[in-house]
Amino acid sequence: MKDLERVLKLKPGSFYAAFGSKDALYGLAMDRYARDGSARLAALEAEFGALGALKRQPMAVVSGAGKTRACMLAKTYVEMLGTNNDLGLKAAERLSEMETRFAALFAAAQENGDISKDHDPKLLAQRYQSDLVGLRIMAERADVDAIALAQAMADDLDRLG
Amino acid sequence: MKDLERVLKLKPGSFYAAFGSKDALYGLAMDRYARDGSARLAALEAEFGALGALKRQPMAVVSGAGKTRACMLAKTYVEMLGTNNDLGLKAAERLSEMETRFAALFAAAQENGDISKDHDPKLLAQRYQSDLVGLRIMAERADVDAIALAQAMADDLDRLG
DNA sequence: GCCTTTCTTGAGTGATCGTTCAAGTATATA
DNA sequence: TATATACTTGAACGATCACTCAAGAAAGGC
Repeated sequence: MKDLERVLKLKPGSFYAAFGSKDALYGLAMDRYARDGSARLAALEAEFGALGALKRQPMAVVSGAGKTRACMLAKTYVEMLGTNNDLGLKAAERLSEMETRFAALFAAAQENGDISKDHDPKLLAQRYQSDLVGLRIMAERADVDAIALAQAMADDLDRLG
Repeated sequence: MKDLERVLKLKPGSFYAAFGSKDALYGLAMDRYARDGSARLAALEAEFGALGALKRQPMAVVSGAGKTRACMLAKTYVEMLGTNNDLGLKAAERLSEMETRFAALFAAAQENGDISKDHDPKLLAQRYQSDLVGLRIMAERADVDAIALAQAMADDLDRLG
């Protein structure tokens, strides 16, 4: 809160008038985070197609300008495990929504003939999201070659052909 | 702390006499957690060989009796990002040690002829750990088929042959 | 049985947390 | 300009946090 007040230049009273609570603002931040991720994915799909978007996303996430690599949704979800905080539920919902988006991309890639229809798009999506969550956590470690991991992840998608 | 006092049946004074601080005990718990994981891996290797251990570990972790699936080391590491807490450093160290163990298993599997020597064991290990961390987080979600994910992860290891 | 030493107890400490609200200042309306 | 309305301010609140320590109980030595 101290940091927020400094950065937003809002004294406590104004902050609570504007956002209601710390958790409420955190929820808004998660919403924006999910929306931005979704938009980036859509942009990648428009330019490179469904499979292209899926292949580029890991590298985009890892080599991005931002300082934090760990997924905000996954981090929040894990942090709220064992508590009754609604932010945990919200994080889980956003993760599910992202998973649905991934599944749609996999299905589109199958329609395009880029991925075999033998695979279940939903399972592919969960595996993809799982790998992405892992990648983004590992990428925070200095002794991990996140670029190589992202590359390997992208390469593996071609094996689904 | 309140929970710890109840479970350990230790009043604050005794707790601090025994452990020094909350973080010190947490550190001990991480040590034990890492040791247990290492022991389980060694047992799997003794029974099923290097590749067998790597293949069985994901399922063992996901379908285990314990209630918590998320990796304590990864969870702690992520939670301490942006702080100066030593527990974050300790978690990172333990993660690196586990990675080294994975790398040794991959190298052994290569010696056994189960995995092609084209691959770099260190990179394989980082990717494996990354997938495992992701899997264990996803496994906390009710709407994720963790068993299927673990199975897919094990199956993929055969593709390295 | 007495004294020393070790362990146990739990009320209490200071710090920090998210949050409130009465008072003050600016802005809009008439 | 006078008054009503909206926004800003920051001291202070109760709760909770990790933690301390003087006082009391138990154990051990002789």
